[in-house]
Amino acid sequence: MSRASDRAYASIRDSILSGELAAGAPLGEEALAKKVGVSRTPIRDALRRLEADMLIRRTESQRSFVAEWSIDEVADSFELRAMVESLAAKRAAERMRPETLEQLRVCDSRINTATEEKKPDVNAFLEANREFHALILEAAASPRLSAMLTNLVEQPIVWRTAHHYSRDELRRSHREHGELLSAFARGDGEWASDIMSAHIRRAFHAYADAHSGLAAIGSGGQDL
Amino acid sequence: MSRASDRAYASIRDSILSGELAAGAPLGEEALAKKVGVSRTPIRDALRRLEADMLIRRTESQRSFVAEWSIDEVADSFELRAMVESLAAKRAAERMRPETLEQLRVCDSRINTATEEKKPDVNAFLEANREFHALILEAAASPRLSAMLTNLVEQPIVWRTAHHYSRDELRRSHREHGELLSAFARGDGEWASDIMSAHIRRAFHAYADAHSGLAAIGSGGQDL
DNA sequence: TCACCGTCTATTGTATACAAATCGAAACGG
DNA sequence: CCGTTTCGATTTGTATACAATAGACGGTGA
Repeated sequence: MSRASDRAYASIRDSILSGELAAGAPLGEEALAKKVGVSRTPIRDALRRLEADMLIRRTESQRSFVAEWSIDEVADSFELRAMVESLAAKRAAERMRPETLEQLRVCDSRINTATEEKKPDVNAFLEANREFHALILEAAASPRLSAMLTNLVEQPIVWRTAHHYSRDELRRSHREHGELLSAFARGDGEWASDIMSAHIRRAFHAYADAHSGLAAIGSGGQDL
Repeated sequence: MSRASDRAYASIRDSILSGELAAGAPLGEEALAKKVGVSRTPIRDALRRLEADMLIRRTESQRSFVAEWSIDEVADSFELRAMVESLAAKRAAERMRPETLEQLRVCDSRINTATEEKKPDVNAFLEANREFHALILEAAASPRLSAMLTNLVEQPIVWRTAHHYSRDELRRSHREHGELLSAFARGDGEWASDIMSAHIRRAFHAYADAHSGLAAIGSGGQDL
């Protein structure tokens, strides 16, 4: 991460995910270069990578902007994610090793702790949740699937403002994770797949309820 | 396509897909620059894009090589493709417009002509086949789905040596396309999805049969 | 002979200068 | 008043020079 282009990539990406750079904001190479403190060359490198991540869009004349998402595109994105992540769960269930299952249980208990504190610790919840899903993806053992899912998950929609959820919603998410663990322990791929699909679809509807009427996305929900 | 980086991208990509650059071959920037006739700057741009396409891999120290695929990775790839393309078929069936259906019928008849000639015209078949699938993808109306599927389809495995198929196999493919048309005409998404999934899975098994025992991929089959 | 280490070369990373193209605004004409 | 054109400012594209770094080769010592 010490190379300039990596720093540029991380810097711009963080700015987009955090909302510092709003959806639709123009991304001039010169301006970014000055901001990050490197020349335009590594900035151009970073922009290509961010384009592949679909975090930025380019006009026909190659000008870059922070990607904007219509509600339909967000819906598509969740639909694809439900499909891809449920396949990951199926494959994971079929390949689950005891060590991984144990790691998942540890995550699960961390999630439980975060949820049941006097005031739910949302940051701890999110971190453990992220790791839970990452472990499943790793257990699915498919590089392409990993690449696809990473692109689907790492969006401003998923990252921003995950703090709007009630304790009941956190608990429901936790309960679904528990069910996933059961499916994994039994190696039942279809069961795991169905739970995961429902898990993601519920997250989408929670998002849609919270943002109904919005034409473009400025903030979003987290898959809990 | 007149910019140097676009020419570089197209040139390197063609070399990989055609097999001129074998799987695992090293891709030095300087050498590519000389070959394409541009400087290293657009070459680096092109390599980033090809990396996003998963046509090349990079070592930790950023040296580039033509991607190699184990048989397991190829199987993964087909599994993902069956999933993604069957979703595309489902969405297309639910959104199908008469004009698109008509265009699909035209493709279908071109495929029929190519198949039933004295000596099957495989190139015409492949072009019409490609357009058939592209029309479905467009009708699915999901940019992300398009991006995912393009990455899955544009691989050496799918592109190279599609000339090994018998007339019977071409006919079977054509028959499946006909069934897809029926599903589209009736707007039956589940039917379309199931046919497409079977269509892709059959292509994989044809591939696996033809290349059984191969550890890494040098040539491949085409989804017929 | 083999392992280790330093140097040397080849390759990639970055900065900068300049060329080309595009966008916007002002001037012009209808 | 609106549309069009033209020109300047801004932005991206490319080439090149140089810096940094990884990999290869050969030498040295045990």
